Amino acid sequence: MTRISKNPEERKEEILDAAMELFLTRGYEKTSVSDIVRRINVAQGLFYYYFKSKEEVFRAVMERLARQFSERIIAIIRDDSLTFRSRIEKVVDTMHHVLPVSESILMDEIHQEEFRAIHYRLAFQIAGEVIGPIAELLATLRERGLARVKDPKLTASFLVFGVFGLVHGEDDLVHDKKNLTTDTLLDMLSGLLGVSPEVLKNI
Amino acid sequence: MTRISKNPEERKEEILDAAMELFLTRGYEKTSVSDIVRRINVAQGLFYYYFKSKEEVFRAVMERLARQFSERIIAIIRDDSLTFRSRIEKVVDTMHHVLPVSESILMDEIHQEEFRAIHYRLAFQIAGEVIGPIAELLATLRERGLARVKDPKLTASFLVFGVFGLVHGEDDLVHDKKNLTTDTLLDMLSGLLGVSPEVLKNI
DNA sequence: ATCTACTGACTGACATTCAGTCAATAATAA
DNA sequence: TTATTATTGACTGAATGTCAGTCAGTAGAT
Repeated sequence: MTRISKNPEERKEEILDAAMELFLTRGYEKTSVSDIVRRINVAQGLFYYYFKSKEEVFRAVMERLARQFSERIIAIIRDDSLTFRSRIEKVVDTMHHVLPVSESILMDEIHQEEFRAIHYRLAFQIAGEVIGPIAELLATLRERGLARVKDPKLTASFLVFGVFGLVHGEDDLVHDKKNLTTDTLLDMLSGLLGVSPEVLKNI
Repeated sequence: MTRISKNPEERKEEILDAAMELFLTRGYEKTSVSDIVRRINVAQGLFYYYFKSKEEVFRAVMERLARQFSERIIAIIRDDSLTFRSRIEKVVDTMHHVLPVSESILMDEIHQEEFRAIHYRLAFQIAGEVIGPIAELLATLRERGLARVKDPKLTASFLVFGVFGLVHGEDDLVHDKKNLTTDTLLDMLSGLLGVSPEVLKNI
């Protein structure tokens, strides 16, 4: 075989890309290391030159995905040109797209289970990364006299996980999803943040 | 080998017990089907007489664990001899013990990852199962004029996921865990439930 | 001439299958 | 009633195929 050497960073990225693509479509278990290397025409050994194990690429893929989403969400939260209301709207919308694959693909039960675990794992990680910026936002609102929050970090954590749960929880167990409008959400949050709903909907 | 036939229900339970024990101590990947059958001295084939796959036992184990916890939590929520405050206390305490194994065991990084996914998966499932009873409790409080909640089911979902997140989120990303006292929690919930903190702490 | 990215055949472990065995129970004949 | 045979279903364990991970060696760049 003719050999093609590449800049290690590119190569590693290439492997990561292939792995991500496959994990997201077929799932972790159904993706073999040889599937990954075949897709980019390199030998099996090369995979292990760049990654210690299949688990390790998986972790890298999860981190990349989590970073992508949390960066998007953080950008929305910090965008002062947006009202509070539309930030909520956009954030919830973005959250809906975490692992959309899991819904679009026909999967046997066994895979559903695996995707679910991955999904929740990701949701938790993203949630964690988003808490800081949310806490900042709450602190700002408090300074401006627009919210009464005792402990912004705590409230932010609670809020983030609460919303993530609403968005990602199983449809049957959680509230009716159709009820999850921005208005309903704001009504509930107004209590938590100590603002009247009217005010909250207009900042 | 001398054969010992058992009542199928017992046998299945026996396999489930062994699998649970092993999954919780070594993790899913590190537990082989032959480990499971060796532990109860039966042939490998018998495993597949009772379960379609390793994934299937795993799912059964998760369901069993989730049921155990959600039953305990639901009992606390419904125990009208307890104050609201002590119900919160006991529920949070119970939640802390979901998969305590993951903390007590020395695990290489690879396993941490696996346990984390399982952990979150479980947390979400338990959370989902607990929402109904919490919603009932909120509805009762509202009827008695003790809380102002627009949509009990929605608020319950939000509350449950919020608290689960606080308890199970990664220590570094979430608020300082030491701040998570019952009082702090009640202060925050008072807003969400539309009750003054003083009242909430005494019902 | 070294180094480093790269190859691909190989190994061992593991999930899953399957053809067959054994023991108990039911059905039938004595 | 007792002896004989058929049937069922729990159980066995060797065989199969797949796959993660290894390693001894090779090509090309510097």
